[in-house]
Amino acid sequence: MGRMYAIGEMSRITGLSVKALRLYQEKGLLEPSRVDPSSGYRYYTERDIPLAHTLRALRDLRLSLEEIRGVLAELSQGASLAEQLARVRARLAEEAASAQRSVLALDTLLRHQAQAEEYLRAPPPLLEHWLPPVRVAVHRARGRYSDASEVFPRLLATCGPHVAGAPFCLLHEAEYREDDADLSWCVPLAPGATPEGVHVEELPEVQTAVIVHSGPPESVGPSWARLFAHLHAKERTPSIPLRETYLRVATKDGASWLTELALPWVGSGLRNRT
Amino acid sequence: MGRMYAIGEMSRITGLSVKALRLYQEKGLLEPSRVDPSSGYRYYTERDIPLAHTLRALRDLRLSLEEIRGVLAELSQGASLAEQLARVRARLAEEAASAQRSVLALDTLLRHQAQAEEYLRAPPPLLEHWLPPVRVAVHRARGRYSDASEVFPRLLATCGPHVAGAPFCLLHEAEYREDDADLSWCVPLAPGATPEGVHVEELPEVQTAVIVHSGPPESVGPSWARLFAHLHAKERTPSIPLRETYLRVATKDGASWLTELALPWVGSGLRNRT
DNA sequence: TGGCGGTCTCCCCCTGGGGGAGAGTCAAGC
DNA sequence: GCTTGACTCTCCCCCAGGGGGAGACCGCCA
Repeated sequence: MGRMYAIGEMSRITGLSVKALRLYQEKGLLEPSRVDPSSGYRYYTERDIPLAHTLRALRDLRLSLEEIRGVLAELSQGASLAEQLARVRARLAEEAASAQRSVLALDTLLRHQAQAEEYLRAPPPLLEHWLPPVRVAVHRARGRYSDASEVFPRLLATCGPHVAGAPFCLLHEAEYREDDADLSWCVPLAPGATPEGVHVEELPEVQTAVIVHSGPPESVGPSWARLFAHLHAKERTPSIPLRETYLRVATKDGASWLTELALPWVGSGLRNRT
Repeated sequence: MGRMYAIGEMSRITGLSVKALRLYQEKGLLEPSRVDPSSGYRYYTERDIPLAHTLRALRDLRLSLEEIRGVLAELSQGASLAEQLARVRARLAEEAASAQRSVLALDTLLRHQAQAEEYLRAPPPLLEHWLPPVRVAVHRARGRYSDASEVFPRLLATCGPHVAGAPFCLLHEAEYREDDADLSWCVPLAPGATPEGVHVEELPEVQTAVIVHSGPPESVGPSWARLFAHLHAKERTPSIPLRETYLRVATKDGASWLTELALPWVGSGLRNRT
């Protein structure tokens, strides 16, 4: 019988913490070679070291203690590890994929945030461009703009993870109405996503004049007026539906709202996407 | 003031469990619009729904509640989210990478296991081939083979995550010695890995006769004899060091040990790797 | 024999809730 | 108005994988 190691020394040898060693004993994964009955001191020998090292290696591979128990059981019987390890592999692969998906989603979010910051620092001038076609979950109703805080949450809750962009609102009449506007509440969907319990529609592309409005949504009036004046000056005919996209919503600081206003038009323009 | 939702209805609307809603209130993340002072019933309104939805979206992105708290605080002030989200992104990216590394390591392990199974089902015949050069952590000492259970764990513990293959043992004398053999205990290292506190050496490639021995390591004698007899029959001169690679170690079931025996030789062979 | 460092057990803490007990509440039907 | 069934309340224990620390022993060296 060789040298005996107390728990602290064993910890240094194996890289497992003292707490972990005690836990693994309690879980029946790694029993000390001897436990002094009077003092309760745990003593390990060289024979315990390979098992401890295996344990550490598996733990560092992110196996749960339960999975480790299974692997060790099969290992000590010389049985096949393939099935156990394949299960673990599947779990870890899913974990990695999930984290990776989150990273990608966060990147998208960060890009949108960065663009919003950019818009706040230097609001883009009035521009003309084609809005691309987009698949949306849509809820059409008569009502007022301030219903947004009621409608969008429902829509977002229904679409869940299929949401692929900032929500927007279509105004089907050009005249401003306080409380009986004909509105479509829209949420862009990821390609291929098919949420249930909601009407899905494909919006065609459309040529528009666009401006980004900075400030709370009650104050968009003058910005709309600029768009109408612009088209009028170019002898183009405004069309419907108007689109208000809520790029950034602030709850307390009124200054950092961002709304993209897009006014479609018909008339002299030949389609030209440059 | 619009409709009020009790906690169960709110749960259905937002997709957050009742338990979660209560927890988020306790953590100060989502306060119900009204709590009945006499009954303690929580009542939510439409105004609470967007926040709840944001909360759920962030949680589904794997943010911790603490991270969510930070994001919501900045969100409600319209402040920049970039820093917070970048931190979260870094954490998640590391998490994904770590899980991915584990998956790759498990794949390697599974391949080795599969090969070991293969060897157990159909032991490969005696083969001649070149062992490739390999970088190893090495500990040379006089002793006995059964010291393996003492020496390898130390070596593995020292090299930690740099280990890149099955450990093996070099025998620097061709004669069998019970308890005073001149041995090198070796652990292959990953390319570029530089573990501390251990001697690292590059072993040259060498031409060998190889056989895989199935059974406990005490029983390798006859297999070594086969290798020597094979070389003798071909009029080749056995050389040193002999290499015993421990492909698979079983603790209880003596039948599933696997040891690769490699005997280098010099003589008539021209180098030919075909 | 004293001292110092190591070790023991026991308890609470973290995350993000799940499960359930026992008691109180709301709304609808009769 | 009363009953009933569905909700909801608070409170407590549970999961993994340990970390931190309190108070009490233990082992070894001078």
